Amino acid sequence: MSRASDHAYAVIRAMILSGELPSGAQLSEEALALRCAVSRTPVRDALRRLEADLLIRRSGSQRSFVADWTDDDIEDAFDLRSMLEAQAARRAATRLTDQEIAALRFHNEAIAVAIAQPTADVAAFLEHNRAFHELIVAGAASPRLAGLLTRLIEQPVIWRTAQNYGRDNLRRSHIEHEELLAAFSRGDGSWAASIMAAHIRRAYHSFLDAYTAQRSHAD
Amino acid sequence: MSRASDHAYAVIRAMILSGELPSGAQLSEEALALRCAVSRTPVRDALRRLEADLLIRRSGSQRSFVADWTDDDIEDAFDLRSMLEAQAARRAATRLTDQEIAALRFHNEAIAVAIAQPTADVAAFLEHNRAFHELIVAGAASPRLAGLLTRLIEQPVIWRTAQNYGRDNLRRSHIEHEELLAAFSRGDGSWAASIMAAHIRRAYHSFLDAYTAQRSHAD
DNA sequence: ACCTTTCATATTGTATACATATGGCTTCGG
DNA sequence: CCGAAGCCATATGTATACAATATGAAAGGT
Repeated sequence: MSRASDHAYAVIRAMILSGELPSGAQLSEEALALRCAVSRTPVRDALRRLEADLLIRRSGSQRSFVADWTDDDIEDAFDLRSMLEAQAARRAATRLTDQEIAALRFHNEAIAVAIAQPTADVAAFLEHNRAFHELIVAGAASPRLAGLLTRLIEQPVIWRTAQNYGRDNLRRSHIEHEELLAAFSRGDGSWAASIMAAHIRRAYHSFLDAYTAQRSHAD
Repeated sequence: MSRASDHAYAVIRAMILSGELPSGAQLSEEALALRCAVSRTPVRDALRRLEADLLIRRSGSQRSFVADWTDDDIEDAFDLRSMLEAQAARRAATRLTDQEIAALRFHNEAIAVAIAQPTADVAAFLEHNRAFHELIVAGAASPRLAGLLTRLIEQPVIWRTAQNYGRDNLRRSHIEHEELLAAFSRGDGSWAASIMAAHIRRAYHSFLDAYTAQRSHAD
């Protein structure tokens, strides 16, 4: 297995998601190799994977840059995610086992606990939210759908902005998840798809609010 | 730019699409390097890209195999393609310029010509059909959507089976393309999306017919 | 006879050295 | 002073050698 390559992938990915490597920054293979304490070969490997993940873009002359997301790009990504996750929910509704639904319920209860903390535990919310959505995608039993979605979900801009979500938004997510659980219990794919589409669309607007607030605050 | 890497990518891809490398075949980096007259380094690069294209899968111990498609995989891929191309058509309907619509018309007329040949010119049909769909995806002006779709369209099984399509199926495609053009002319996204979804679904069943016939013939 | 363990071989992962191309800077000419 | 052209520095592409790891076969024990 690729020890060094995986390490480089994880390190570079974390640097991008955390913002240590800002949007648009040029990446030097050699510098990254030093940073990861490996040679350029596994770094190149990692860069290729990150490019497939859309976290990196390459210029015409093959130089690598951290992907920069315009507002249009973000809307585009949410549009697709809404459509694809709705489809995942539709398929999952008739495929999820009782155990899997119970697991979904567990994560949503953990979300409720995270929200109820005196100062909302956003990290815990995000983690259980991620697990919740991941279980649904897995339950859709479509490897290709899952593959496409993983490229759209974890984007640095979105991830970082999530820290600024207000408690109302978190609570709404929890409620919408409850509705999804109801749809899953009934095995109603259309219902699940509709709720999921709305869920992601609302999340998009929540994101936009937090994002614009964050940007204007930065000025 | 990567001369050797691109060469290796093109050669290996062609070998997979043509069936020279059959489904499930194990790929040796060294053997491919010899075949492409380059070193293993660019071959490894090409394999990573082909893996992202879903043309290659890797076993747990990182060995590469030509992707093998089960019937479920094929249905899964068509499901997704139907949804994504319908979305592309919806977006394209309000974005296509008159010149682009004219270009679409040109390709569909070329398709009509290809079908009208004494022995239907399937190669020409496929080429103009590809161009037709590609223009629509480009017209959708969604880089991410385009990226996701390119991974689903050109699959070896589907490509090879297309040779066996009957003239009726080709004619139906031409007619459905005409309907798409009508929807585009009116800028009616819902119409375009509906037709496109049906178009791909019908193509799926046409594929299934040709595929099962091909398989039973092989027995 | 079958299972387990071990070793040989083949294949992939990593490092380094070298080739090549791009981008920027300097310099020369207008 | 501006623009263009050529050179130099730097980054990426490629080749090769070496290391690590997995696979399969063979041998030995139960």
